[in-house]
Amino acid sequence: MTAKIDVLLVDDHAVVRAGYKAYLSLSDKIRTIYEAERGETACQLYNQYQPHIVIMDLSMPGIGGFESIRRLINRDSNCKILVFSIHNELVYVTRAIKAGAKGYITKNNAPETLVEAVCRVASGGTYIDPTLAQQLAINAASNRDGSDQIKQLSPREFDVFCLLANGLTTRKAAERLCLSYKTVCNHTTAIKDKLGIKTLAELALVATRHGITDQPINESMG
Amino acid sequence: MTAKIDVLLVDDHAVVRAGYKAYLSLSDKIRTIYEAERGETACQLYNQYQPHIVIMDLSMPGIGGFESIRRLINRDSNCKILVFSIHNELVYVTRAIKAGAKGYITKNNAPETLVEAVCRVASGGTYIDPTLAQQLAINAASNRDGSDQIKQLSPREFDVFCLLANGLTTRKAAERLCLSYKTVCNHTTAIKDKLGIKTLAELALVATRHGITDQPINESMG
DNA sequence: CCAAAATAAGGAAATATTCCCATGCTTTAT
DNA sequence: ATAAAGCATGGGAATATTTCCTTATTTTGG
Repeated sequence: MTAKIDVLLVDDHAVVRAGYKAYLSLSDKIRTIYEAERGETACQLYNQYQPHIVIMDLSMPGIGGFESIRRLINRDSNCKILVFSIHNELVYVTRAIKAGAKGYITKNNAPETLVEAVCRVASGGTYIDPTLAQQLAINAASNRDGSDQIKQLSPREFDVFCLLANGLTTRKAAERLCLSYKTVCNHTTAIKDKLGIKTLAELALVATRHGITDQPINESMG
Repeated sequence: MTAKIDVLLVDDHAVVRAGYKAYLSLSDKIRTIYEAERGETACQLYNQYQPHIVIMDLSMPGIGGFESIRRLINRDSNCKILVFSIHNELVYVTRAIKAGAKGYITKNNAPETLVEAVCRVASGGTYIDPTLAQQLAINAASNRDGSDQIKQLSPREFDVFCLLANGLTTRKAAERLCLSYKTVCNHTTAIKDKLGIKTLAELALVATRHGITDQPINESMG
């Protein structure tokens, strides 16, 4: 593939977008860079500009990363999506791939890796963060992906799960996902049932154990 | 103090107790070692045998460590309690001291430290894990004890907080603390209010951030 | 000793959750 | 191809939980 690549960059932080944009622009493999600050906009812009590849952050307000991927794939099953996220937990990778992403790299990779990944995915290939790919391979062999219980959740349930785990109320979660409050209630019940838990606190604990919550426990005590 | 010390050992794990007992018995400073597997029993045995010191684990079923300390102190304000816990978070130390404990050491200390601490506390002194004492001193000076928000909670609220954070339902928490369900509800409301949170999931997150939940995130992914 | 804060709990009203149901849509086996 | 299964979505009614207000005792700090 020698043709230049058009990119749609989806990330809710304007500064962050600006940074990546600046960096990506340096590459002579990349031509235009469109930007979207949330999933809904991304879908629109994708239709409008038909970029060769979508670089997508996962944690975003609005419908969020996963649902965004699903919607894009729904519109164009050939849509090439590269997830570019801070999360290096396997659950995220599997979820993203399952949703239809063609690549997954974490933000602590070397910058060149991003370009490399973009090229690969844009040319119809895939690119999974080598470290994560390793782990996934091992776990796949042993039939675990580090999310034994969580694996049981349906895609939509997982969305709800993530939001609740991070402290959103049922109502807020419904707003975020553009769903009826009742639907989220029902999903929540199903989630609790599948995970064998009773309270939201337990839900948060399970999520934290899988590295799904935003606030890990890194803060030094000083 | 040359007289031999009688010890009441409170820990819910029989094996663990056996271990400490065996170890403590080696010291010629220590005479009799009584055992209790929970706070309620500890109170009884304390009255019965009047040991010189109580070595207390914090995480126990039943009324739990903190409430046990309070009850013992209530019966005998001179009661000498040495907390011997896995938790090396400052919140625990401050809470335990506030409840009336005279000493606090963590289980990752050298064995000799335990005997040393027992002697000190038994002879009317105090013994706080040096590392934790250091941190506490620093934080006291800067008026933080690593639990900015949590500090606002009343002792009882903190008890409820810990249980809920670890996934107990309001009902179970009430049972544990031997309180009316309604009381726990009300405490919970107060806690949420003080911490400025809406859901139990948030509560769990705050707790996890302060190392208060049982399940940290250490499990390796292999 | 007094004021303030903490503890405990009941009742009524407001909210939230569960459970069951129905629908439409995919996916997947036979 | 057709049936079965699973998913996503939500309504309604019955429950359960939570809030808010109130009251009473106890503890505690000055």
